[in-house]
Amino acid sequence: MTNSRIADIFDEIADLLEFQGSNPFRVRAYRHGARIIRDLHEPVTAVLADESRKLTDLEGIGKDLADKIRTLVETGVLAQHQELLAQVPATVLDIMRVPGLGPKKAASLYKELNIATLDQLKAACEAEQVRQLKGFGAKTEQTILHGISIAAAANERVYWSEADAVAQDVKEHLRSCRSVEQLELAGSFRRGKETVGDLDVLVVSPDAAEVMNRLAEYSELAEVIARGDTKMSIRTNKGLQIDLRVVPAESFGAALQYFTGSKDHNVVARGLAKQRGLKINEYGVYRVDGDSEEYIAGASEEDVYATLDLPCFPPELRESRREFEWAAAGELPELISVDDIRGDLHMHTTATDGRATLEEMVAAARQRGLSYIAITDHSKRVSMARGLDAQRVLAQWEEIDTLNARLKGKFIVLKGIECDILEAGGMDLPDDVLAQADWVLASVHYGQQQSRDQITKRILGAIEHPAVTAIAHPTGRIINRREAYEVDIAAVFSAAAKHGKFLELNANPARLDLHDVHCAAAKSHGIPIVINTDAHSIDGLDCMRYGILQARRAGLTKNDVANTRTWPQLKKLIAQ
DNA sequence: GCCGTTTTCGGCCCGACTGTTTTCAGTCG
Repeated sequence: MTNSRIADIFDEIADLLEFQGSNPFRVRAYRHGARIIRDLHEPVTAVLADESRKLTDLEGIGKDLADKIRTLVETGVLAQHQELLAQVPATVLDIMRVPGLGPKKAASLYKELNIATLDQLKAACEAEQVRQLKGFGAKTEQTILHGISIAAAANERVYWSEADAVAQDVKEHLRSCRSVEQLELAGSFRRGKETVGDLDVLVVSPDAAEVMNRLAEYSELAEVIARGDTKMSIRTNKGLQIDLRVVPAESFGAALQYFTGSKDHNVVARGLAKQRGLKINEYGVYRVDGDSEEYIAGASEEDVYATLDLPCFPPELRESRREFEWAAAGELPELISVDDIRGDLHMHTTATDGRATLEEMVAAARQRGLSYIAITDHSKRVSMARGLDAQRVLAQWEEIDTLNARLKGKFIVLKGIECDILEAGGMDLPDDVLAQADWVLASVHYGQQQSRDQITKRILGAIEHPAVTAIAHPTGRIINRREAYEVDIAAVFSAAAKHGKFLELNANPARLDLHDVHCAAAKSHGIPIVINTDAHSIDGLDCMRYGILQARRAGLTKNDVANTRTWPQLKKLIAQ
């Protein structure tokens, strides 16, 4: 039973309880517990196996949830979960996910009209039955029908990189508005999450109507979802929702803090405020004295956090993971930035499936201010990409030697390879060839459906191989498209730490593999992370910033990332 | 269901917008 599976079950219990109208704080406790378990640095089984530790030491896990986790680990099922599933058809959860419908309305539809599936809901709306219910009307029916039709498209969160393109576009569009004094993107976009559900745009302007009118003219606008005096929501042609808030200047920092979130981070911050007799909302920080409230801060985020004696957390850390603990200890990490990166250790050329030649990649990397790169084309197993066999890779390395001689140390090209870890285990190139490389990435591309045991063994084998320097995209996930393969990641961390091997944070916006929580766990094992673009073209080299965002979310500093070092320093680290 | 410098009960962040209401519940972020 993995952490992720336990978390899924808790989340589902929360959904089902919510549908039944349970105490909302109880629902929240399950959601909170789910997140704590999902974000945990290690498998819960490790905590359970350790006599000296208790699950209840985890904030948000009390006696009840701890018992349930233990039961799940020991038996694989939870009676409460089974009972809830027996009481509530799982398909009604789909109904709760239609925009505009929540647990109360979904329950009403189920109880009054026996609606349990989206198809039934659609039919009932079309038959104008839904409007008969108390609390529903003709408008609601329309909203539901519309919600069902866009549900599929709207449910998928977009890659951060895609959201960024829209964000810059909208920013540009609204900037032309004269009354806009300040403008900032907030939400999960600002926190650098790997996927973004909607964009939150925050504006200071004396004329909210003008700004909203301008947003209504956005060329990509598909529909206006809602519009009030200070808040407006639209949907773009591609289905991305954009929320605009217009606030006064004295509230900008409070609003930015509020709408950047995360929700969990804000709950903690508000709790701390309450302890001090303060109240934080999107308009500012207020001192509460009986019935009177006095504004004491809000123009900047720094001011808001200062009222709690807290530093202005980098947005990427605001997930209510460890940031408050770090701040209390005065140990907030100084996060890595893209300028810290000196080398890129994973990229392809026209020798395999890249679109630029060796020389072109070198020129592009130099232009981007790097001082070294590793050329890591595929090995022969990746036949679709015309992977390199021993002869071809040795020829490429000769070419690199010649190139390095010409570069006279002004820039260094490493002789690398992205060598496949074969389905049966073992490397795709002979040991004597791999031994001649400066940098060997080992990757799983095939046999991703194998058992956890098999895949873990393959990766551990690669880690133990003396020529291998790093494991590339260690879990194989493709965001929104492919789940990570089954791998005992804790075993990978232990082995990498033991053998002094690196783990990659692949900066491709669809991969971002390892993800933030795993990067943080790797750091706690003392494993150096390498952030690589896996570029298949010149433009691909620009993906570095996506990897940096993910690394920042993991709390990584310059020192935690191997390719912030010079090549001679890195070489020493490899030899250790 | 969790938690405790108001500590074993009684809180648990807070406000905008919509649609259905005549004063508010539900949803959302």
